[in-house]
Amino acid sequence: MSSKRITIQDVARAANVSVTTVSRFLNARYEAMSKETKLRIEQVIEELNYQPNALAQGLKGNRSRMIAIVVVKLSYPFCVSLIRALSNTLTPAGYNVVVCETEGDPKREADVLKTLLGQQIDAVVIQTNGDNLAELETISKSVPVILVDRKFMLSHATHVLTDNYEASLEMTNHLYAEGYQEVFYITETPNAISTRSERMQGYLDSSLRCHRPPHVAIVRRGDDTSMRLVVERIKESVSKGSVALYTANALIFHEIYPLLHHVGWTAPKKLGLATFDEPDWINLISPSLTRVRQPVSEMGTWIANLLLQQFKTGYEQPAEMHVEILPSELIKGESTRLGREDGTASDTL
Amino acid sequence: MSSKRITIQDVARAANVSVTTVSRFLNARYEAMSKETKLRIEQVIEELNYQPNALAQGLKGNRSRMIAIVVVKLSYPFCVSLIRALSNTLTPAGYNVVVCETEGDPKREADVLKTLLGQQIDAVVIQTNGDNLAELETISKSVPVILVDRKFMLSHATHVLTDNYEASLEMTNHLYAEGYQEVFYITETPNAISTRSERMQGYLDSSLRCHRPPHVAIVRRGDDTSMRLVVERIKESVSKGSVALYTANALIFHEIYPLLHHVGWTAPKKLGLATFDEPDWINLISPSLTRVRQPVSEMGTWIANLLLQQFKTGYEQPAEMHVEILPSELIKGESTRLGREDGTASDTL
DNA sequence: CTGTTAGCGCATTCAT
DNA sequence: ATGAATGCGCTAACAG
Repeated sequence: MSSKRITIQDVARAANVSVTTVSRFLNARYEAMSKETKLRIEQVIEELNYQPNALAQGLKGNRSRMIAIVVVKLSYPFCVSLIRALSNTLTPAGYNVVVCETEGDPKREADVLKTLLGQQIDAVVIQTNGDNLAELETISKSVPVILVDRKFMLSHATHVLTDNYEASLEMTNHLYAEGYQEVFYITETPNAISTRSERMQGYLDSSLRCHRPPHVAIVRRGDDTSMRLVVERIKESVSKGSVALYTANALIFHEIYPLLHHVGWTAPKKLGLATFDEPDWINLISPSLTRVRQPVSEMGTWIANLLLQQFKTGYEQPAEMHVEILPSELIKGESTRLGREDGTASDTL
Repeated sequence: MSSKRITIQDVARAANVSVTTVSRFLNARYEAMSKETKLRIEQVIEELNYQPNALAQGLKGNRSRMIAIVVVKLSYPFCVSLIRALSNTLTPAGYNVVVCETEGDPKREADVLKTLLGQQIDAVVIQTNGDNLAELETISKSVPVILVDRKFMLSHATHVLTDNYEASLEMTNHLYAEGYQEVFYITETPNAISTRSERMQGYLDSSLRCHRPPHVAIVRRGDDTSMRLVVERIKESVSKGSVALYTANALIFHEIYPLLHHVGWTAPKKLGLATFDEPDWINLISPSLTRVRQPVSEMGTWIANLLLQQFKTGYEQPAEMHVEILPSELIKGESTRLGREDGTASDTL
């Protein structure tokens, strides 16, 4: 409750010029003023430690210099990396990053979007659940909407994705090529989310091509029992050797790994281990884990640059959907180095 | 470039009332209007899908409904948890959370604060490096400033911390009590940051009281060599048995653990393992890791509630510093269960 | 119960 | 090279 904010008025007064001139200065239109006035204003601003009121600027210009990034869960490494990348290029450019979490709840997502609209955000980057496409469509009429990670049929918007299908296919191929007779794919309940379905399809197609029967195991995260069931299920195969376990994402891997450890299976001797995603705890796993590294920060940077570009040239709702696919990378670790040795030994089962 | 935003004017026109009445409606001053007008406005707003312009509201009321949370690094679990907790109570309350990263760089922090001031943010929650206290002091004159995690002598501000000293003392006591003859404390270069110095002091004081010589090892994160040196250094002690290794935070633990694993030491047989912090990958470590769990989300929630409170009653710069300490919790895992067995065996060294 | 009006701080014609 | 005046969308006196 004090020290009234200094406004452009104060600066104008102190510099003995009109607010217009100060405004010009703020917008770097130096051609339109004498060297001296420029200098004077510069000084005054420094002295008074003046900072233009972004709200007023925004109200006037119908923009807010705020960009919303809506993610499913902040605790997911994917989301954190994305936010970091966005923040790291947008903040220096003078934009603020507003973070929103939806927990995958359509209602929360709807609420968030509604609020955001009122906030006059300049762009929305969203990892959507797909239940508010109409709303997103509306938003995309006035500001850029970038769908990230998950693909949906939202025309007039930009999608930034990775090649989940190809990466998963390649991963599965690798596992078979390494000599694993059976590959178990551990996933959450298949649904319409593109990441989930594409990764699974990649696995299925690879199995088909390699003439191996697919083994899909469904688990629920946070449900220990469902994880244990999987371990039970693969027990017999493991005792026969040459089995690989491939989890659909790092979160699942994170939950099931301790159980594998607990029953004494170690990779790659007992079974091959692989996962989609590359979390930050990756190097705690030994032997080094075979995984698909998603280009998360690349995605963030790409998006940030696109936005800055669009802000510069002026945004227009795209005539059609644009899909940008950044490639994932298969990183082959020791955890799947079967080396074709006859997998018979079985001392810990 | 299209669909001009609908304003309060449009609503007023459509509902056949004045903007004032609509404004009253928006601010839930229903007592001041007839049931019918209220209903009519309600309908119109629904139909038009009207959303008040937060910028204009903010400009008027000199607030922005934005709260800045400035952290050192988004990738730190501490920061993520804090943000989540803040976001989860502030977002439903209609506040947006703006996230800023400083990377511990004083200049970046200064920049961020400067920008934020212009954004008219309603509050700043900051994990500061301590190099911009004057600026923070200034900010705290107009909006709440909450220092979190790290303690500094900033009068007129609220600090939310955990009891680093006590927790570290208790941890070290525990290690000695378990029977470890020597406890190595692994830390980054000691500095003025309270968290770092207090944790170390806790360790030192416990050692003193227990009449054990302190062993402080300095490492640099990201510097593999410095980590290896530590492993070298404790080798001899380990061969004699009953040594515990206690890392000052989870990031250090994260880096040194693979090395320990590599040389074949396993806890608690070979050496006791303990760390400050409880990261999300904790359950990947086996045996279960002894650690200090910081009340991070509690801190976030506490702060969020304080802020909401202050917004309601109207903020006044506090007359004096307020320090709120939320207790950490020592979680005793298997990794330090020495059980007083004579630590002689040495088969893997 | 309802409407008129004057700013909030800034950018922007349109003058000079 | 510089200013005066207008309005962005909203809230809050101040009338009625």
